Amino acid sequence: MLQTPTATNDTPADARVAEILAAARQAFAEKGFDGASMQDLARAAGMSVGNFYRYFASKAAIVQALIASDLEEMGRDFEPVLASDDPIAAMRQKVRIKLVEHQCSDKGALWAEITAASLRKPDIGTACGHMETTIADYMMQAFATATGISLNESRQRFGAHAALIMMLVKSSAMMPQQDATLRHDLNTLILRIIDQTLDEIAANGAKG
Amino acid sequence: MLQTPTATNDTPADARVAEILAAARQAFAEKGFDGASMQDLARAAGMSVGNFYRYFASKAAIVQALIASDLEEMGRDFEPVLASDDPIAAMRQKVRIKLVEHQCSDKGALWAEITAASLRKPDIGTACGHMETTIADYMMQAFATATGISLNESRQRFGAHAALIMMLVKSSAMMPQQDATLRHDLNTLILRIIDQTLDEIAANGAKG
DNA sequence: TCAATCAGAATGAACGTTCATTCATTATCA
DNA sequence: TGATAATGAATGAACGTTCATTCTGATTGA
Repeated sequence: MLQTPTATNDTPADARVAEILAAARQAFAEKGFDGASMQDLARAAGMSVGNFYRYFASKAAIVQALIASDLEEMGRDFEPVLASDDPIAAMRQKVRIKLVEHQCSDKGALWAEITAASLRKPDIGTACGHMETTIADYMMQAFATATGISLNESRQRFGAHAALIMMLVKSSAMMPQQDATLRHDLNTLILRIIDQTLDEIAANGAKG
Repeated sequence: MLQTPTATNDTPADARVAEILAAARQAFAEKGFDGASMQDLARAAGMSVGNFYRYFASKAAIVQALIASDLEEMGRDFEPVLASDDPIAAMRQKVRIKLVEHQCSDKGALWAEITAASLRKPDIGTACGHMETTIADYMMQAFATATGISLNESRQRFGAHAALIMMLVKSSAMMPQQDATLRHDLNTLILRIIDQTLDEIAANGAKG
């Protein structure tokens, strides 16, 4: 009965936690980590302040849980990519989906908040660092299996490529919604760069 | 005796304001807009809280002044680029300089803070929007003179290119300082993309 | 030359509010 | 009944902002 730990598990308590996290995510996106009070978070979750503390010991704990939940979601996203016959092709498609997905959600605002906080709060910086290395490792596993090189070699040769792709997806999500045609043109440019980067990996993998 | 308005003018009061802004910039970078109290800002500027309010009417006013000061700095940066014989070549070099400059400063932390705040505070969002369109316009002026097309045509055809370059420079500055070789490889990739983007503009300008 | 005058630079205590957190209490339900 | 879930008032600290007051150095008038 072992189960992979996910944000939304099957016990009622875990479902409640997931609900609270979703509400907190929106509240933080609207008001920021410091701007959203515990009253705000409790109200968003539809409960009293005191009860809120039964689920999260502090404000910082919610932020950490939020980051952990994002990391888990990423893991779930990469699962089919890594299992695919052509992991790089799968990544191309996944990136396309995520790019338009993030555009219409408040995830960009939250990531911007997390990015800013990670540069000044050591705890959050550590959590983000762990998240980024984990995601980068997913990508480099995909690159390794796609090109036939070892994971270590993939890490050494394509670490920057992975970081670049992450940077582009993140930055794209953090863009404010603006003029539609400009936004479309920019998306096209970003996708072209990501495709080129993946092309380079696919081409460079065998002969390196 | 007309003079261009700059952050640091020659009157003593303006110099004082510039000092305060520099101190506030550091304090905000360390603690965030909400995290840094007026006490913190006043202490950083070496004065009492009450006196601080003689220079800035509110916390929000300092943030606005900080953004305006960044915009002015950008204007000063672009002045030689736009006056150059080869504006695109000048931009290549300026980007290289800025990329390493931002890497060793706390400007990335502040930009991350501003980016996050711009997505939830309308005032800051407006100011940032104005800043981005102004900078984009500088770039598209450079593209217009470099390719011989009109400014309007430059805006229509290269708006996304300008946005992409801004995005890359900003994202690079907002990266945490990490493993040196990874950082170097990533910088190389980013520069290659920017160069390619500028190549495309230079090549595409004449025939379009 | 020296006191009187004065503008504005600077101070830090005080104000009302909001914050994160705690806790005594009540409801729920098995 | 007993354990768990939930409440919201209470607490003390910290917040942004205001303001009565002090300090400082230049200007004045004799």
